[in-house]
Amino acid sequence: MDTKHRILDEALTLFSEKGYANVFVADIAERVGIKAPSLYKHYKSKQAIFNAIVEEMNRRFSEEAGALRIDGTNAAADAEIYKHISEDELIALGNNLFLYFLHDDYTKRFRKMLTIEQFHDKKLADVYTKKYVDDPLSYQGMLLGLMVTAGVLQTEDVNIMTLHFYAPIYMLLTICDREPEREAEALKTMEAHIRQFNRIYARDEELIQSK
Amino acid sequence: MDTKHRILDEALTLFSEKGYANVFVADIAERVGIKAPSLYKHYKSKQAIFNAIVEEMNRRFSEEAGALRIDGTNAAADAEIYKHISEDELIALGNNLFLYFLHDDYTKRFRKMLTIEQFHDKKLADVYTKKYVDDPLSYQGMLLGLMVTAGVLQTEDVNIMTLHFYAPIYMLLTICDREPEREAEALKTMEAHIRQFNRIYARDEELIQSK
DNA sequence: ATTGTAGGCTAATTTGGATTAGCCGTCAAG
DNA sequence: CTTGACGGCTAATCCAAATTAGCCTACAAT
Repeated sequence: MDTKHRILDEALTLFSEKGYANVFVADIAERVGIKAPSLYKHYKSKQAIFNAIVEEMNRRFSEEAGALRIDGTNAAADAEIYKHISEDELIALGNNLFLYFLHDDYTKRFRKMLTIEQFHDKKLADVYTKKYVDDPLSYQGMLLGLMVTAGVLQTEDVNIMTLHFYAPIYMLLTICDREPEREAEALKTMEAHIRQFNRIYARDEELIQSK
Repeated sequence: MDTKHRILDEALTLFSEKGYANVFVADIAERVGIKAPSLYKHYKSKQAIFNAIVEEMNRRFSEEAGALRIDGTNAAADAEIYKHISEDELIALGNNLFLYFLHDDYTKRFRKMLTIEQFHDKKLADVYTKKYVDDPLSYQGMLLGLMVTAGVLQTEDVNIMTLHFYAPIYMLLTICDREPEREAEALKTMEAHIRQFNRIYARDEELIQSK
């Protein structure tokens, strides 16, 4: 009975590496440890496997909001901490987001699969943009907005500030998906990015005083 | 004789929309206006067509440096102008880069194809990163570096500044590839991004004076 | 005990799609 | 005017990969 789930798991791995069309049902079966025809006891077709993966992803999506927080465990409710956040905590926020997206096995495979398949189906394109663009921008925009309200950060346009925070992270992520050997370099760049982000957007007390 | 080239052109279009594995030789032939077997008078195999596309791209790559400049026609030699650049010119720089990447038909199709095929072949992954990450960062880093030297912009880390300039452009580009209907929105965001970039990194005379 | 169903296997079957064979018209070069 | 290579066509061929058929075992429920 667990086989049914293992099929999805192995199929996702293969789809994320080669793309749907280049994966053979027999490959999936082999990894699961059964023969190809036996797969059909669990799923009607290869396409049905793909669909099941997408459905499972939809179920998992709601669970992931936590990845965007500073320590990944606190509820978003205690937004209080964002009102007196330190640079190190901001780095932790970025690192957490980055490492979660990068290393969470399921997330990573699913993202790579979407990257490959995004142009085949408008729905997949929409999922991709929502999941890796709109949702992160929206959630982080909320957090950074809190910091602006609290006076920790300053800007005339929170949305663009959020773009400045997230776009480099996104770009580094796509680099690491493509070339995992650049991960260490990317992590360094990440930290330098956030430090400079903080320097740029932090309320500059000295400047304020001097005016 | 022109057929040979038209095959590459139509094949690239199809590969960029569906990915190599989902394109049939007969599809390519039909678009060219011939039958599938006739393709083999020009190319040994489907794979050979793909390879020829990649080779042609390599030839074209050197021509594209110009796209990264302000008006796309001046030689990089007159780097002088970057030493007293205005905000509008900076926006032109970003817009030019963005619109070239977005609309140049060949570039666009090739980029989409690479996006789909990047995980199939390490070489393609490397090409992608070089072309859409490292090269733009390097070239723009040079330009922005000039501006810093000239005192138009200020920063402690030109590379991160360049990342802050380019990463949002890159991200908007990938959005538009995926969802062309968001192009207008992306262009607005682009401009807001560059204005804020300029505001942030422009040498703040007032601040300098007041210290 | 019996039965039925879940899940596995081997051996077809089907099918789609790349490639090959072999023919034919055109046209430029001798 | 004839020949050969270029480029197109139709009709095979080939083959890999999805799917189906049909059988078998284990085991849970009645």
